[in-house]
Parts: sequence; C-alpha cells; structure tokens
Amino acid sequence: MSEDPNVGQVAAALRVSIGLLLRRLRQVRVEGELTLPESSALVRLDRGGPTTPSELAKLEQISPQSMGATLAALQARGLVERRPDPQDGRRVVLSVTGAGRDMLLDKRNARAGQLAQALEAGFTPAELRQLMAAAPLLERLAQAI
Amino acid sequence: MSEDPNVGQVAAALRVSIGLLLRRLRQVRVEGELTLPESSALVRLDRGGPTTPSELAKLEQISPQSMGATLAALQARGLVERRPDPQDGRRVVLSVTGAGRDMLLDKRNARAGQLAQALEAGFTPAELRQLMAAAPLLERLAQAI
DNA sequence: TATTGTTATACTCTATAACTATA
DNA sequence: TATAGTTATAGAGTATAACAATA
Repeated sequence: MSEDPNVGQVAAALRVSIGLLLRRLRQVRVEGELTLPESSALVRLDRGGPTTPSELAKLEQISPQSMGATLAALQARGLVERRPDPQDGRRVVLSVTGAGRDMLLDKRNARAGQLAQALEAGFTPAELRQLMAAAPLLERLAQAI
Repeated sequence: MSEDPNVGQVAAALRVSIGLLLRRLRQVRVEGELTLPESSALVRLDRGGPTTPSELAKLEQISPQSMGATLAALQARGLVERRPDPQDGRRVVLSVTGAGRDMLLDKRNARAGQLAQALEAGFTPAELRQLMAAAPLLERLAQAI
C-alpha cells in the first residue's frame, strides 16, 4: 500500500552510504594536515572556548583517554595549550593557540571546501535540500542509538 | 524563494552528523551482529549479485587486502561463499548464501539491529522516507569527493 | 608483463583497565 | 570515596609492500 520504507531497509542503506562517505573523508588526509578527530576537537575548542579534556570528550562522544591522545597530538604541534585550573588542581584547561586558529582557517578551506566543491559540482538544489534535511535526522539518530 | 542551502552549510552539517553517527555505530557493537564493513559488503554483494573481491573493494573504495579481511570474516560465518571462476583461474567469485540473505532480509533480524531499533522508535514515516532518499545521495557524494 | 588474490606488517582511532593526584 | 587526568594495552579497520599463481 504505502511506500513507507521499512526500518530495516533504511538502516541497511544508511550503513552503506555512511561507511563510504566516512572512508572517503578519512582518505583525503594530506601531509601536514589535521586528522579528522584532531580537526573535530580543535573546531569544537575554538567554538566553545577554553574547557577541559573530559568535557571535550563528552561533546565528541568518545572516551577521555581517546580525547587525551588527540589533544596530546594537537599540543605537540602547538595548536592548543594547557594550563592548570587555579580553582581545582585536578583539572586542566585547554585553549586554542594563535597557530591553532590559523590552522583552522586553512583546514576549513581544505576539507569542508572539498566536500562543498563536490556538492556544488554534482548536485542539484533539490538534492542539496534533501541532504540538508537529512543532516539533523542523522545527528538525532546518532544520539538515539 | 532562494532557500537553496549553500554548499558550505550542507558540507559542514553532513560532516558533523556523519562523524557522530559513525562513532556511535562503531561503539555500540552487539554480539552476533555484523560489523560496519561486513554489513556494507554483504548488502552490496546482495544488491549487485555475484562478483569478485577486487570489484567489491573498488565499489567500497578500500584496498583489495582490506576487503579480503572483511570477506574472510563473512565466509567464516557462512554468509558468503566463494568459488573459482571457471574462465579465469586467478579469480574468485563471491555470492551471498541463503544464511546471508536471511541475515539481510529477516525482518526480526533487521528490527533487532541497533540502527533499525532507533529508527523505529524515534522517527516518523516521513522522516524515514527522507533518510531513505538521502542514502543514495550520500553514496554519490562519497564517490564525487 | 599485467592482473588477481594472499600474507605480513604497521598506522590510526578507539576502547577498557589500572594508576596518580586532588577534592 | 569520587573525580580529572595519564599510562598501558588491545582490537577494529585500514594501508602499503612483497609474494604466488594465472593470464
């Protein structure tokens, strides 16, 4: 009767397409550029302002240990800096350095720009609207799992 | 009128939602279910019919060696079978077994999946149609990057 | 010589467990 | 006892390099 897709079909289709897209995004990694998790953490730190490793880990939905590794890499490249919280000796407060902010600008042009280029070249406005409408649904789905 | 989303917005939105969703899909690993690459390969093999490991690797945009590992896991679970190509002794032809098809088609199996469960619980039929429509677009995007 | 597939090895990203320091 | 962070280790998923078999 109705053409409502059954949830199994939708789930299967999404798994295939999401896997493909993520792999491509990771493969685009270039010498000297940030990795995907590094970029993600740096962007979030820049947007949200100084915060702690644990807080960043929660936002990115990964373990504090994993976030620690990512942050160590960012610090080693001088893109973030750490200082102890004066109120609480257990805490460390992270902030983006000037170099980090510069890198972010390059970064957006490099990766997001590449995605944007592919979208512009190969998709109609109607298709772009479809993708735009799907994005928040995907995000909601990620939080519902 | 011009509500056409600009490509930069779409790119940014997709990147965030895809990253989050992928992480959740990998984190929530359920006993007995397929991993993401396994599921992706099996779905594709079922859709496209019998083919070779190299061809599957190309479609999934990963190396033949990586696809080999995934296929070995699927074969070990009896979900795909391999036979030599009679015309070309170098080639191996893969096909989905009955068990593999059951895994893909069985509604109870599909419903038991983490993704499908979340879809069923939290999304309207209209939203499911939106997600279903977005899947091939995401796939095309992955190939266009 | 080129192609298909396999084996060996390593890197990235993530996890869990166990630890230290501070609250 | 609870929390923030670190260190150690492991596993999944991917890559490249080197190889064997076949064309």
